Amino acid sequence: MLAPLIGHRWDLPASEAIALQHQLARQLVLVSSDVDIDLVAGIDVSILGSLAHAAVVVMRYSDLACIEQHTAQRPVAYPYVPGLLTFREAPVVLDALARLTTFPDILLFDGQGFAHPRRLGLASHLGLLLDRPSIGCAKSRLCGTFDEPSPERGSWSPLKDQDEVVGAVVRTRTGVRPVFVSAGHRMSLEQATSVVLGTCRGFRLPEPARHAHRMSTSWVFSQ
DNA sequence: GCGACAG
DNA sequence: ATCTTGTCGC
Repeated sequence: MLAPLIGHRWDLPASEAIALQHQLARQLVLVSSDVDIDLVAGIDVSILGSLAHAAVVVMRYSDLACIEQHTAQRPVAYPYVPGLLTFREAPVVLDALARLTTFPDILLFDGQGFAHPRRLGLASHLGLLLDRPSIGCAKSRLCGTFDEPSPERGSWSPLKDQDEVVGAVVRTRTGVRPVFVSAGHRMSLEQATSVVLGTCRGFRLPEPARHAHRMSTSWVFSQ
């Protein structure tokens, strides 16, 4: 149901991976379509030893009811290198997404989208390969500078890198550390921020991402 | 040369 | 991400 239109290997040497990111980033579409949002999928990955575990949870945007959820496992074959996280997590994430029986309107990833040194974080890279609207919602900064947003829920400040706004630092809960939102693909920063705030229910992370995270880690605990 | 650095 | 208990604060 949800598989990449175009594929490429994930075991590229760093120099080739970086060149590919530069090339793919040119194809990003950073505007949203007018289609109503019905289903939002949250995706997260946990790693135990040498085994990666991905979880995807599809929720209805209107009431955040859980529509379906899936998991996938596979050995990790790529090291963690800041800026190349996609090459470590994409294989297992694609396995989990391939199991979906519904077609989510938006993919919400735990990580950066456009707010990346080469403008192609996990959310942008996979949104592009899958040709689906996507959002990056990270718990910490990878690149860019920002002013601390006000402490109230809903406040935000621009995340700038090299004189360009690459994302938004968003306070999803009053008095709690902000999250780093950025457009993935076929998405504007404004709608990305709107969807993140619109799917938060009293916690720092949006519900789809929070549930996917709970699923992937609860598995690790049971091993 | 010295820090910074999604998960 | 993961290793890991209690503890400070609202």
